[in-house]
Amino acid sequence: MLKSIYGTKDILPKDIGKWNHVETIVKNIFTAFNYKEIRTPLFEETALFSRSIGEETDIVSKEMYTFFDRSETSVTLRPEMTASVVRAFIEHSLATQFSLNKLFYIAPMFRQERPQAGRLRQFHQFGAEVLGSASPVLDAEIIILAFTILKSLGLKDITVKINSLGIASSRKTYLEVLKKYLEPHLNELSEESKKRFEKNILRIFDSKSENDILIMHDAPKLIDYLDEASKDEFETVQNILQKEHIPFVIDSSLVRGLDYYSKTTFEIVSGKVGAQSALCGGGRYDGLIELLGGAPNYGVGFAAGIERIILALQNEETALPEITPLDVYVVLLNKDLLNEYYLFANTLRKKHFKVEIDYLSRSVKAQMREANKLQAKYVALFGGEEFSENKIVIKNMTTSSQQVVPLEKAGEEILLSVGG
RNA sequence: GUGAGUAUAGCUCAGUUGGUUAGAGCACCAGGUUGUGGCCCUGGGGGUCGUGGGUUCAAACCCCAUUACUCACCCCA
Repeated sequence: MLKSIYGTKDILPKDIGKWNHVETIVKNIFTAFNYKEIRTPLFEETALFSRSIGEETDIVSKEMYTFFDRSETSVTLRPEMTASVVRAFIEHSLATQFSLNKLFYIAPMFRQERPQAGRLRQFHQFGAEVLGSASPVLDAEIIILAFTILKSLGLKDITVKINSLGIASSRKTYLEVLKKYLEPHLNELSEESKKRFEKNILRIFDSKSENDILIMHDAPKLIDYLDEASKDEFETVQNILQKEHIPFVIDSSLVRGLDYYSKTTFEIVSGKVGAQSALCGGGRYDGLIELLGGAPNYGVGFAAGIERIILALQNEETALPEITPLDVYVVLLNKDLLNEYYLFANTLRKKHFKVEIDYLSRSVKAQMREANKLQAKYVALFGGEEFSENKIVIKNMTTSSQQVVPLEKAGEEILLSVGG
């Protein structure tokens, strides 16, 4: 049997209601904040991602779907959206049309990781990128947006974690300090962390080894080494979040795995999705536009994983829409009138009722059962003896009462009864 | 890439020390009289027990291999 590719999943009709629900809320909230939707190609030149995300990162070094197309160009299925949005921003000179661009997207991403709960190889993110301003107000707005969306979806068990990485030069100073602190402990660290000491020392903060955590507990904190500007801006962000009643914790160990982040970073985690608890993450990336060949400019954004959010909602037992009920199910009583039956149902559809009919030539009883299963509010029984007088039976499925009405008035009658 | 676990109908699972035509619930289909649902009742379709070897008179059950999936590490949304 042919199956979907490992780590990919079909979203079946029974689940599509959840997705539409999420997407509707996402769009509504972004629209309220005047963010404009952007769509970019699923794949890009490989260099775009390796340059922006960072050659040494896990994403680039071992998780990308990279291949050569027929013209020997190295292309990659996008593992995240920021690089693509920034590329489009530069390519189309969006900065010259609006000095500030507030953009959002809802789109599939691809990373060849080992699948597990809340982690797929093709997964979906919604997110935002704000290009053109250094204002910490926007750092706060990004967090507010993400939090508001998750709350509006009904999530309760979520925590906002924030941190500031400062600018490159202050971070460099700090890294030296951290290195000095860790050197004497090097032998006590876990094997993983020893590797990180060389490769990406900040990641040692993420270690789950108890002993590592103990050692890192007393380590110097990045926050204490921030440059003045970053410190002030971080204060502003916190201040706004407090005034907006967004609960947050400062997590000095919050280090993002993509190279382009600077200053504010944040993450929102759920206690309900297993090991992959980060529903959403983001931060500021002021150097990225220049790095990708644009005029120096500012950027801040976030991305959220839709599969994880739906998982969290399910595990929190938040009610999600399943099936939307039918307005009218039309039952055919006389199989000789199939054409008239079909055309009649379409007249109702043209009046914007949600209508279903029987295509399988089933018994009246079976049709009624189907109507019930589809949660039809009304059943129209077409083609019985009333048909000779151009009439039809309309049955209200909740009250079980029914009446005979002229065919051409069926729509009005239903509308009347619905109370519309 | 590493580790652990699981593989029996569309779905959730039973299947007892290996022993005749492999089961249940849900779902699906038909019917319970002539033109009517939700409950209930009756009947039905559907599985080469992941795949390939092996042991045995006999294997869903034991052994080996293989594949797929799940969870976790890692990393991240």
